[in-house]
Amino acid sequence: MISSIGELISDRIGTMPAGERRAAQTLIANYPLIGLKTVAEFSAAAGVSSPTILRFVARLGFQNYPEFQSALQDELAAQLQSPASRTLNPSSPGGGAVSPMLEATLDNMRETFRHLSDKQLADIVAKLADRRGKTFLIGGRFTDPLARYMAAHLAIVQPNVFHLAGQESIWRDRLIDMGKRDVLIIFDIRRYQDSLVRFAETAHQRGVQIVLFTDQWLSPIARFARHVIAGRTAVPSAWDSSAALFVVAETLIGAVTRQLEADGAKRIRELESLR
Amino acid sequence: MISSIGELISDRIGTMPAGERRAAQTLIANYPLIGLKTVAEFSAAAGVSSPTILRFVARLGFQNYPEFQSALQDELAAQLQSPASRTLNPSSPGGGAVSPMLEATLDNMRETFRHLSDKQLADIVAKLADRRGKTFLIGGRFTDPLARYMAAHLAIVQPNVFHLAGQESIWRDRLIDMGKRDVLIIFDIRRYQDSLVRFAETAHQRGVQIVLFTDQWLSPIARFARHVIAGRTAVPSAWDSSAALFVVAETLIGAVTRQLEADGAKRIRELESLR
DNA sequence: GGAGCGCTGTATCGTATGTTACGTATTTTG
DNA sequence: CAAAATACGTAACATACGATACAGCGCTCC
Repeated sequence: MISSIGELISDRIGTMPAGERRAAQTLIANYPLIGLKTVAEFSAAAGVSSPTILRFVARLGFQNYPEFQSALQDELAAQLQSPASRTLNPSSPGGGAVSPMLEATLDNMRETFRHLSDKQLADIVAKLADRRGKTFLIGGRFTDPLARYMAAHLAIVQPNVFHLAGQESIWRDRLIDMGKRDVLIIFDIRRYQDSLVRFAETAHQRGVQIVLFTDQWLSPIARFARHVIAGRTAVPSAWDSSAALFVVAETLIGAVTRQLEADGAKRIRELESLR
Repeated sequence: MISSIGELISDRIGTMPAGERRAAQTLIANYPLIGLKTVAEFSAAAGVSSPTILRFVARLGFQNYPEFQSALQDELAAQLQSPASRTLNPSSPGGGAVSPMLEATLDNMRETFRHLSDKQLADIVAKLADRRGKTFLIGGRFTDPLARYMAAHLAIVQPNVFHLAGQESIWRDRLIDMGKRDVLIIFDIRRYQDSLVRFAETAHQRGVQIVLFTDQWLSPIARFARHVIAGRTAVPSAWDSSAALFVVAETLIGAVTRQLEADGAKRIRELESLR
């Protein structure tokens, strides 16, 4: 079976006329970036004319050049999302049904943090730690436990931390307490819940600063969010994984705690003495 | 010094207006492929208009959109040639406050799974999937969200899954429902809670099979447990990490679901048709 | 509460891009 | 060696893409 375009090319390169073969060779040599450029650039690099490039992609089975480029991009996307380890270690030690799940999860975490800058996290931490306002947390069907987990920790190191539980009508009533100085942390991954989106929109209209934990496809709530944390969720399972978001949450919890300690918060000292 | 575009974005994302920030977030979330598509596609993905995208790239210092795309392609080319240097955040490796936390968490997971045999997991899966009995889940102060998370998933693929919430007195009343055929999943890490230990002991006396998620120092509940999963929890933070246990929980959820599918469970088919 | 500023989207424009038609060159085959 | 078929490039075309002008709106700051 032919899976990649590169494979497809080397499979058919023998049957191609000279000009198209030059195109194929240039593409393989600079795979796949030349194919993402314009036809003119591609043709110049290969030393052939534009129509030759188009005939080349047509021979590969694509209807037109944009379709060919989309295929290359999809391939790249798959490659970038599952880092090299997967292709380099096809069968990692242990090999049971466990390992692929673990490997994918570890990849997800690395990838999630790779897309997360220190500065972004620092901004969120500053907002959570520095502020006099209140912090509200809420999650979706499967992610609400993450909101609970984070709330359980944050509520210890600072006052005015509230987890919004129960039915939608109950949250809405809490909106009355929320204002510009407050922060709303929302967890929402596919399939995104309408109720959460509506809630986020209303909170946003009230000036609440929203921190969104979502997946890489971004919940519609991203429209209203001041900060967006996009975690990878794909694993070889019937379910999506929230593990990467969980680790980000733990990282934030730790950073906020450290920040408050650094600020010499009286509360922390009081906590120590209570133990 | 700013070397990558991703870094450039996270550096300036704070100074951007809302619309352009949405553009920045979608680009970072799907870095960098969205940026290689057309302005129209990019704008649609970000939920803003085309000019906003163009203003966004202009703010990053590019003269026009093609120049921006070329820069992304150059960056991609460098990444593809040396897979080792795949660093979107050059600041994180070693440097920032983020990385040690992530590294420790990844180590914890590898270590946790290293001490976890496939057979042990398979036994637990078999017990959870094969049985006609009920499944109860409960957790401690910080781990109860993990119990909730697991319950939320298991309750979908099989009936008779109950999360025990609220106060101790409420759990005790549920003991009347538990018998030999039932399973009790308990999450308990330091500092172990007396109330959970007492509850586990009573349940054990009633013949309930206990699956314990705990840390490497083992909760006293391990005495009564049929299966013990010991996860690593140490991280450079004021708090312990439950991330490793979380991943084990997700692994179990996935395995149970797969097992039930393999068993041709009618419930799974019914679920599919309900969607 | 009003005036000014800045941000965003709609609509329009110019242009670069992919596409196609056609003529020439090159190879292949009887 | 001749004739036909295939391959290739030049040039004209149409589409769709990026760019821009402008108006509406919300926001902030007097």
